[in-house]
Amino acid sequence: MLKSERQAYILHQLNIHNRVSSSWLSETIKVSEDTIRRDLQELAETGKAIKVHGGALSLSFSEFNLSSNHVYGKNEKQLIARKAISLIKNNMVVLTSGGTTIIELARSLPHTLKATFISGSIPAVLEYSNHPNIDVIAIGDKVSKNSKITIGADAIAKIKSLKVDICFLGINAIDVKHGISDDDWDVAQLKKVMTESSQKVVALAISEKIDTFQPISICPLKSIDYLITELDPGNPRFDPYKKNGITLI
Amino acid sequence: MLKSERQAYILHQLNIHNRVSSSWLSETIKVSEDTIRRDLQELAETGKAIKVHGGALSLSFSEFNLSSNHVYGKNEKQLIARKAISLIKNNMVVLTSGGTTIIELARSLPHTLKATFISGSIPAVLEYSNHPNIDVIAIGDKVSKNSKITIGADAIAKIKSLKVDICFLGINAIDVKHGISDDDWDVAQLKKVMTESSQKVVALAISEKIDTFQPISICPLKSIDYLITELDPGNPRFDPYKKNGITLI
DNA sequence: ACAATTCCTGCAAAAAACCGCAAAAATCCG
DNA sequence: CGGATTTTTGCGGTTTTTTGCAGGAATTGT
Repeated sequence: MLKSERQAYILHQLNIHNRVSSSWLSETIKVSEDTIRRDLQELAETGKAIKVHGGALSLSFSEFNLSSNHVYGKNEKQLIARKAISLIKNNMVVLTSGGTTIIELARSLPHTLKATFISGSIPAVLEYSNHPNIDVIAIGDKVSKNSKITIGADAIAKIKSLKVDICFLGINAIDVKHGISDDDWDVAQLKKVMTESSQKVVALAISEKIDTFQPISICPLKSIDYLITELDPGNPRFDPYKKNGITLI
Repeated sequence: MLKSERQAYILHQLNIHNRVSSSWLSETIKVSEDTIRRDLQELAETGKAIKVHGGALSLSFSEFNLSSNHVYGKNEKQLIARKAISLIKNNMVVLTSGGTTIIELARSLPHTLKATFISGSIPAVLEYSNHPNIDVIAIGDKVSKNSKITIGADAIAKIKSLKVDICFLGINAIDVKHGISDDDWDVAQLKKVMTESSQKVVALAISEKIDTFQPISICPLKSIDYLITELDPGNPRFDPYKKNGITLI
């Protein structure tokens, strides 16, 4: 097998699997590991692969790693925030959960928007209160260290007593079978009552969380009206969700 | 599984869940916990994650620290905060108002202190929640734009239902004739019920506010147990206050 | 205060990388 | 074609990296 042929094969495997190990390549192509190693070195020098201890990674793999953005997926979240804001009209009463996506939403609100925001997320409330035309209601209770939102019976009772126009949930997992799910019991309880206290429910998620699920169920798909990700709403991945009556944005 | 691949996976999980535990990762990836620990250590050293006992946290969650831009009279307020902290013992339940002096108090709390803090001040609650051993209760209601504290009937009712060990008030004006006074009606109402719901009341003020008064009265001198300023407690300015039974610190 | 986790340190085995060298293969050139 | 040169490849020995494990210290939760 020719050298260039071999390297082309390695690149091909990289594109398929996003990763290769030297030992596996050596076995498969039946050349010594030293040869593979030299190949990988060349591919790395010409910028066609990323060499790591034990093998190599595809270039697309490092895009996430080297993103100097301190907040993971910040651009994606800002895009999601902009889409979400298009749903908010003047004089609406809005209920929101916590999470970094919601914080991004809070920061991106136009200064002209006049609305009432209700939340138990301390950082979100702080952001909302920086907007001059927005009335902010904080939901009180014990503050969870992990999520910085208020959790407990008081918070749940308060949310139950509401019936707001629209509710934005930053979610951790959603799939067709289980609906929205989470891994924190307290947070899940809160989100559950939030969906019940809103006319419209909007789920915000970066695309990585689509088609994943977690142990604690929050609500089925049919409780959700809108799903917002950073992807194009026409993406075929969303077809099963659309069939369940969800509007993609 | 390659080492760098594994670390990328950890980061991925971290960015989805905002936190991961070493034991869970060890089970999921099927490597020893020591390996996970070393991975987390490397990720922490390169600033891609925050290592904590038992696992790691996403960077985005540490972004909630407020920029401590220049606060007027910061050194004085730090001194006041240190004096105030000497009054807090383990397992106490503490009620605090808002204001920059209280924020300074919140930042200066020792990490070993174990106590419950209750407040309607959003920035203060956020600071409290960064302390691992402190339980935080947020008081909910409408958030005042000026002071970033919750005001209204709900907040007042909630405070009235309490009887805490000690209450710290950041105050705007105090003199012998009028006691503590303020210029914001809502804030004054809150502080008034706070004094009534506490066994001990501590007033925090930089010395400029001593012997001044404002339109809305909060409580007379006799409702106050301690007065803390940046000055020496033996200062003769304080003699009239001491005569009213207040302990200077 | 006590039991259970988790962390750290040193160590040893396995895996991978590196280095130099030499044989084999390909290329070049008169 | 023949010989010199370059490239490629594999191999042995050494160094570095990675990983798991055992113990004792530190931390956490109850």
